[in-house]
Amino acid sequence: MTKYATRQRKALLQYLHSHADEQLTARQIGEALSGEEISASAVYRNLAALEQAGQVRRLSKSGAREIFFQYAGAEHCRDCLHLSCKKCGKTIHMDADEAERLIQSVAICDKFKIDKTDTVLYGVCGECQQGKEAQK
Amino acid sequence: MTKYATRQRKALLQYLHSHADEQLTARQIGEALSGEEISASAVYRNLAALEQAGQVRRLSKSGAREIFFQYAGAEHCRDCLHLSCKKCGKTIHMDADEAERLIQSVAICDKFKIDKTDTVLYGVCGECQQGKEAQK
DNA sequence: CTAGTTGCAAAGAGTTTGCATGGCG
DNA sequence: CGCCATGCAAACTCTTTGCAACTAG
Repeated sequence: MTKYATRQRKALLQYLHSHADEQLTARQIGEALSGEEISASAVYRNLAALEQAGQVRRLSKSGAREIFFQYAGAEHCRDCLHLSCKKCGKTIHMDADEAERLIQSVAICDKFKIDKTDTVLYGVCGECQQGKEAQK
Repeated sequence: MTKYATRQRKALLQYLHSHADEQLTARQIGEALSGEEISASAVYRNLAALEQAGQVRRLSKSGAREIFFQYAGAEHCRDCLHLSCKKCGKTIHMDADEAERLIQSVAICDKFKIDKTDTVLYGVCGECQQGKEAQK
């Protein structure tokens, strides 16, 4: 599906890559790349293609009508599971071994094979638990 | 926020309750309740209120622009984690003890406190793994 | 009665699509 | 050069909101 490395596509990929710990809306991405002159259509079309290719994951957030996107194609991201803090928004990369253990355990108990790309565990990270900070 | 038990709200709650294993769009819910005469506004307003109250969870699906809703208020649903099969769409309720073990393990390794209501693990269920069926 | 809730219709967002143009390989 | 990808703008669909009417308690 993706054959040409256009200026816009390169800029989008680079941006997603360097913001892999954030969950972004299409609009945020478009605005961030406004210097690169990329149209909304191109953003949506490329995100859709990347999602199909398993490079990007689509998420929703409590109370938000918009859909969020997050890069999931990084080398070590394919082997681990991800935690997302509801307070500060940060993404935590679970250790690969720990993820594997967790997935194995669920596979045995429930005969269920977890997909690492699609799954995100929501909750509160250590810092936010202590500080009670960053309601943002 | 929710003070009166109106006809519409009761119908909505009953419907969500009896379809807790499905992830539904607002439109699907509205159509299902068309016999009950409920307006789209009421569906959205009630879903938003229920979400805030932690009774309903909001989800997105790969490739789908719409947002999906799922009832999460059932007694035993508050103590367990949920698995969602990407092929057949079915929801599997993880055993409460197993869920607790998993959550504890993540709490220790990553200092991260998982929220049972917000989290859904995606993957493929046992039946779909064997049968390779139900692309639906 | 009184305040919460609904319906309707219009407004607002976000997302998709057709088509001509432009650019990568 | 040929085909893929982009831009633009219109079309769509989903969701929210204002306001008057309705209704549960």
